[in-house]
Amino acid sequence: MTARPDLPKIYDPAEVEPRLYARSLEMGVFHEEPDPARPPFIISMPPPNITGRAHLGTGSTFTPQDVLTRYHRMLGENADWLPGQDHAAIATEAVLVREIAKEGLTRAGLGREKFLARAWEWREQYGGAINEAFRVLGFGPDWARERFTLDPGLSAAVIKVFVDLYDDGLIYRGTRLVNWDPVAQSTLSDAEVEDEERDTFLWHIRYRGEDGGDGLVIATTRPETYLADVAVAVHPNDERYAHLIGTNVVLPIVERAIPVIADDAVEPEFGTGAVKVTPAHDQTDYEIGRRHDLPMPTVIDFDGRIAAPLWRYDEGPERRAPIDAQAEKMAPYVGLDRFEARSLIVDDLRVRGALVEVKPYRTKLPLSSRTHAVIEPLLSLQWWVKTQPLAEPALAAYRAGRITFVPERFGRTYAAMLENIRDWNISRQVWWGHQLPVWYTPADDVIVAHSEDQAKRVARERYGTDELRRDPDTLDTWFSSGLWPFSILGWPERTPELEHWYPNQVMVTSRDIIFLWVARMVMLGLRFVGEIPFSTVFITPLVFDLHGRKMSKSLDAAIDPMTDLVPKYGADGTRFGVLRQMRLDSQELRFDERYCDEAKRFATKLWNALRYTSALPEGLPDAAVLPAAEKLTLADKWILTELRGCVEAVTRAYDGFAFGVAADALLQFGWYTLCDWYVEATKSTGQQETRAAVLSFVLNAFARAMHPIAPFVTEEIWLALPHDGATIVTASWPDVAEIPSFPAEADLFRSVIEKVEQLRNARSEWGIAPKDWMRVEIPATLEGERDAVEAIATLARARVTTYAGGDGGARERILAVRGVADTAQLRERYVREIARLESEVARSEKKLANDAFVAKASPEVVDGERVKLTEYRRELERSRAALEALHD
RNA sequence: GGGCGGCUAGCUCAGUGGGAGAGCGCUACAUUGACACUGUAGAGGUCAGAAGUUCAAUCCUUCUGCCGCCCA
Repeated sequence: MTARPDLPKIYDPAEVEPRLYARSLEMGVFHEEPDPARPPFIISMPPPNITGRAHLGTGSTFTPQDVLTRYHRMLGENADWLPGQDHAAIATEAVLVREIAKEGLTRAGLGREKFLARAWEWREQYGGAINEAFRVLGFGPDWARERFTLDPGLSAAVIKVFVDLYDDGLIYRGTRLVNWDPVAQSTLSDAEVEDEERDTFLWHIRYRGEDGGDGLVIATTRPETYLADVAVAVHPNDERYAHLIGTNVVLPIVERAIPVIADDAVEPEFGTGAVKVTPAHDQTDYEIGRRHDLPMPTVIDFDGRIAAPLWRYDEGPERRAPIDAQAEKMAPYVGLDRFEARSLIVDDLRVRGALVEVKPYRTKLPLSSRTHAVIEPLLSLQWWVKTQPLAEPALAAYRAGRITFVPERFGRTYAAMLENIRDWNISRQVWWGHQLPVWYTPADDVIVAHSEDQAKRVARERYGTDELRRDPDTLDTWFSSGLWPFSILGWPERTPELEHWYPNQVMVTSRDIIFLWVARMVMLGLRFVGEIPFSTVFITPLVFDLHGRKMSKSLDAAIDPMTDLVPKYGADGTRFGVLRQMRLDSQELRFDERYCDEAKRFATKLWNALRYTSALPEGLPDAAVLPAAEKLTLADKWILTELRGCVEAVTRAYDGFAFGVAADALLQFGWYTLCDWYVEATKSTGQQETRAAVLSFVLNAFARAMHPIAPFVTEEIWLALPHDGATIVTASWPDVAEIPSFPAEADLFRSVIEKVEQLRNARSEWGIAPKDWMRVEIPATLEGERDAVEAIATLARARVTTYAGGDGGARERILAVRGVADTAQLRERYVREIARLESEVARSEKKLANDAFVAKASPEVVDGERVKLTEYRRELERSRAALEALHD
C-alpha cells in the first residue's frame, strides 16, 4: 500500500456514494439466505405506500433499520432487511381518480376492470419513486426479496386469513357507524381521519314541550341533523332538567315529538347541558342510541346530501312510522348538500322563532386525510372483525414480556389501546385492493370462499344456484399489512424463511400506528403463525421542522431529502445528521439541518485524517496490525484506550437503540480525540516509528464502528487502508478484545492534555502569537518522561527548559510544568489562579467539615472529595510558590 | 375529561443526587508537517416557578405555569 498524495482535499459524496452503492449491489452484500447456523436478525421494512415520496419522516424511520441491519451483519448474524411496498388503496385510488379526471374520465365511467388496469400501469410507472430515494440514501435492504401487498402470494395469504376468520366466526357483516368520506365514496379508518380546528357556531335551538310548556334549549354544532333527532339527552344529575326527564319535546318545523332521556355521556357544562341525539350521524349519539334502544333514522346519504328518512338499521315498522310521516315536511331540504341544508334550516328555525342564540365556537372537525372532505359519520352495512378474541392473546404476550417496546412507555400505549379495542371495519368501497372473497346468491345468501369456483360449488350444494355476484368492496389496507411479517416470508407455506426468520427480531415504526399496524400484526401473527411477529418494537420520534410543523403529514412542510439534503450533505451527512438528533426519551425530533452540515464536515475531517495517514513518509503498513506494546508511545496507548471506550460506547448505544448517543460518541472520538489530539501528537519526534501502524489500525476500527451510520465515507476510508476482505459491509464489528487498553498511560496522557490546555490559555492571555514558540519550564524530575514532555512541547508549541524540583507521581510532575512569560503578566495570572483555587479549597473544606456529609454520604464520594481537596491544596501551593518566585 | 412528553447558553439539544455541557451562532487571533468544509482561545446559563425529601437537588416527589402529542 503506498501513500496517495492524489487524494482530493475535500471529500466528495456525490462522486463516492453512487459508485460504492452500485458496487455493493454488484457484490450482492445485501442478500441473505436463511442460515440456521447463525442467529437471525430480521427486520421487515414497514412497506411504504406506492404513492409515497421521501420526506424526513421516512428518513427517521428507515435509517435506523438500515443501521441495525448493517450492525448485526457485522456481528456475524444472519441479518436481513426485507423490503416491500403497500398498495395504499385509498391514497392510490384518490391519485388515480385525479389522473383520469384530467382526461375527462370517471371511475364509474371507466368500469372496474379498466380502472384497475390503469392502476397497475400507474404503479409500474411511478410506484418505484421511494425505492430510488432509498438507494440514494444508501439503504441496503435485500432487494431481491422485495414484496408488494398485491403480489399473488400475499393476496393468497389475505384470502386465507379472511376465510379462516369468517369460518371461526370472527368476521361478520353488520350495520355500524363508520367514517364516511363523501368525496372518496368510501369508509376510512380512524387513522385516515384528522381532526382540524375550525371556527364555527354553536346554535341554540328551542324544542318546546309536547304539553305546550317551554321545553328546553339544546346546543348543537350540526343543526342540519336535527331532522334525524330521536331524543334529547341530559345528565342524570342535572337539576335544571330533572323535571323534564321522561316527558316529550317537539322538534320545530317537522313537529315530531321525541323523549327527554338521562345519560351519563352528557356534559352538563357543554352548551345548555341538553344535547340532541342523532344516533345515525354521531358517534356519541350512536352509543346513547344503543344504550336507550332508540330508532336510528338516516337523513344524510352517501353523497353528503339530505335524504328522506332512510332505514339502515334493523328497526320495526312501528318505530319507523312516526318518522316516515315527516317526509313531506322534510321535502324542502331533501337533495341539498349538507352545508347548504344547514344554512337553510338555520334560517327557517330563525323564522319560526326556534333559534334562540348563535355563539361563535371553535371545534374540531374530522377531515379525510386523503380528500380533505369533512367526514360524515354514517350508518352503513360493512364487514367487521370481532377483535376482542384476537386482542386478548396480543395483550397477554405483551404482559408476559414477549414483546418489548423501546422506549418502554409505548408498551403502555399499546396495552391501553388493546384494552379498549372496538370491532374493526375492514371493508372499503374502493377498487384498488384485495376484493372481498364474498359472494351473494340472488336471495342474498352469503358465501365466503377461497375462489369463485369454490363459491359456486358451495352455492350449488347449499342453495341450488350458481348465479352469484361478488361483493364489490375491497379490504382495508391494514388487513394485508397486518400479515406483513409472515406473508412476505411465504406463509402459509412453511418456507425455510418462515422457519428461521419468524419471529423477526425488531420492528421499527412510528407511534401513530402502534394500534393500527403493530397491534394488528401481533394479533394476526399470534392467531395464524402461533407466535409473536417480532420481539422488540422500536418507536422512532415523529419529525417536525424548526417551526414545529409535522413533516410527514402535509407536503408543504416537508423537507425532501432527495432535493434538500443529499445534494448538500451526501447520504452519509443526511443519515448522520438525522440520527444525531434521535433521542430515546424524546417523542419529537425538531429537525435542524445544521447537524447534517456538521456531519458533512466531519466526513471531510476524517477524510483528511486518512490523507495525513497515507502521506506519512514511513508509508502505510501491509496489514492492520499493531506494533508490540513495548514499542507504543504514551499517545499511542492513550488513543487505543480511547478507541476501545468509543467502540464500547457505540456498541452499547446500538444495542439500546440510542442512535443519537452512538453518533455523539463517534463524533467526539473521530473529530476531537483522534484528529485534534492524536494526529497532532503524532507530529512530535518519537512518534514516527509507530504512528502509521497505529493510525491505520485506529482508522480501520473506527471506520467499521461508524459504518452502519455512514456507509460510504467509512467504506472509502477503509478501502484506502490496510484491511481484510473486499468490502466493509461484510467486515466484522470491531472486537474490543483486540483493542488493547492502557488505563494508567491513558490517564497520564489526559494530564498532558490538561496541561496543554492551560498553556494554550496562557499563551492566548499573554498575547503570544500562534506561530511563535512559547517557553515552558518542566521540573527536572520529569525529564525521564520523554513521551509526555515531547507531546507537551509539540501540542503547546513550546520550547522546554528545566527547573529544579518536582516530586510526586508522573501526573503531579506534568501538572507542575509551567509557562514562562513577562513577570507582570505572569503575576496577574497567578493571582487569579490562586483566588480560584482558594474558593475551590474553601468549598471542599466546608463540605468535609460538615459531619452529616462525612457520616451519610457514600464513602467513595467522601474519599473523592478528600482527593479533590488534596489536589486543590497542592495546586494552590504550587501557584503560591510560583508567585513567590516571581518576586525574586 | 383521561394519558403522555417537553421546558438547561441567542438557536437546536445532550447530561448527571456530589465541581453546569456540545454543536451552530457570536468575539479575537491564526495559513503551525491532513483539513479554512480548519485550528486555538474567549464571552454567554437563578438548569420554567414554588414547596418538599436529602448531609447535598438542575436531577427524586408534589403543585403551578407554558408548549406539544395521543385517546375520548
